[in-house]
Amino acid sequence: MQMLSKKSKYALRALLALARRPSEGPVLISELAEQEGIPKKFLELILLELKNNGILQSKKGKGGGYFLGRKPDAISLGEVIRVLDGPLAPLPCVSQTAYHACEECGDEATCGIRAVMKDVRDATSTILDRESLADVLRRTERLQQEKKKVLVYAI
Amino acid sequence: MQMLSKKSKYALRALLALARRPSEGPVLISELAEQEGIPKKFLELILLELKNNGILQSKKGKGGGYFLGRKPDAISLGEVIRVLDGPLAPLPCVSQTAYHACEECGDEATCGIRAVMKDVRDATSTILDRESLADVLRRTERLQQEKKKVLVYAI
DNA sequence: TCATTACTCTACTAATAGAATAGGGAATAT
DNA sequence: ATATTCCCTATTCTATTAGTAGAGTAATGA
Repeated sequence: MQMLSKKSKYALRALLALARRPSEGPVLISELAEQEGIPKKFLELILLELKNNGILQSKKGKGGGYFLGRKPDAISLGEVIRVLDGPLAPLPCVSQTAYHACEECGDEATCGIRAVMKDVRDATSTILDRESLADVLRRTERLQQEKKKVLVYAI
Repeated sequence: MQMLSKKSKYALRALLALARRPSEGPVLISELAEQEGIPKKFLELILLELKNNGILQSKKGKGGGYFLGRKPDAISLGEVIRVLDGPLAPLPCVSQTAYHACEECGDEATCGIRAVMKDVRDATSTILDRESLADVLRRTERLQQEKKKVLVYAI
């Protein structure tokens, strides 16, 4: 089951690239596409969708481009993934953002499968809604430092 | 992202139906299919795959059918879902059962996205590998009792 | 103003995966 | 022997994913 789509992965990479920049000035789609190895036209769709959902802002014309609509610590992975891939829940009947009853389910209130899947949903969204772009950058830094340490010890 | 396929859902329903029976005698595909509202031919494929992975056993000819290969408390939801839907991990690079490196990822060891997705994978598999068919049946019972209680209070 | 830059939007296509359906083959009990 | 029941491969249909194409709109700077 479950798989993060390329769309979401591309989106996260592009957003992290933006969050990593100190400048905050608009960045070209083509620049992001090249830097992150994402098909430009595909990235265009992705950034547009992120913009239409308030995660990004844009500026047209020369000197234009995309930039984050909020601070990196106010954009969670869960929000990004929901925009591009839909709900996090493994079953529609346990989704908070896109609830839909199961057709064949006799009684939702007593369905054991549903109860377990609800646990899965809660665990997943707890993690993804808590982790922001800023958190991910911090994680990356920490991992890089740990790696450096290991190298030093290895000398 | 992520969605339990109908295949897995059908499989779980069929397995739970088998686990619920006290008899333990072989049960016909057609009986399970009708009882659970699953297309018979589709269920055939599913049960076969479960059998080929040691979750079910079967007997051919008259009086034949399918039955659990192990006790209900020794069959976890995670195992069933992995057989039918593949790995639980949201990215191949964090899968324990079907690891595969990301192509575009520069350095896996320092990838922040990967680190978060690993947390998601761990949380998901912790739940699904812990919950057995027997657990799900117990959950269902508990939920039914709670519901009954609520009804009594409501009188 | 006007050319250029760069995002905006709709539509289209190819490839893959999901959800079945079809139909004969092989084993078993009577 | 034969009816029963699982076994297995192939095929079909549909939806989704991933990516492409191209015209359109808005902003900018000279």
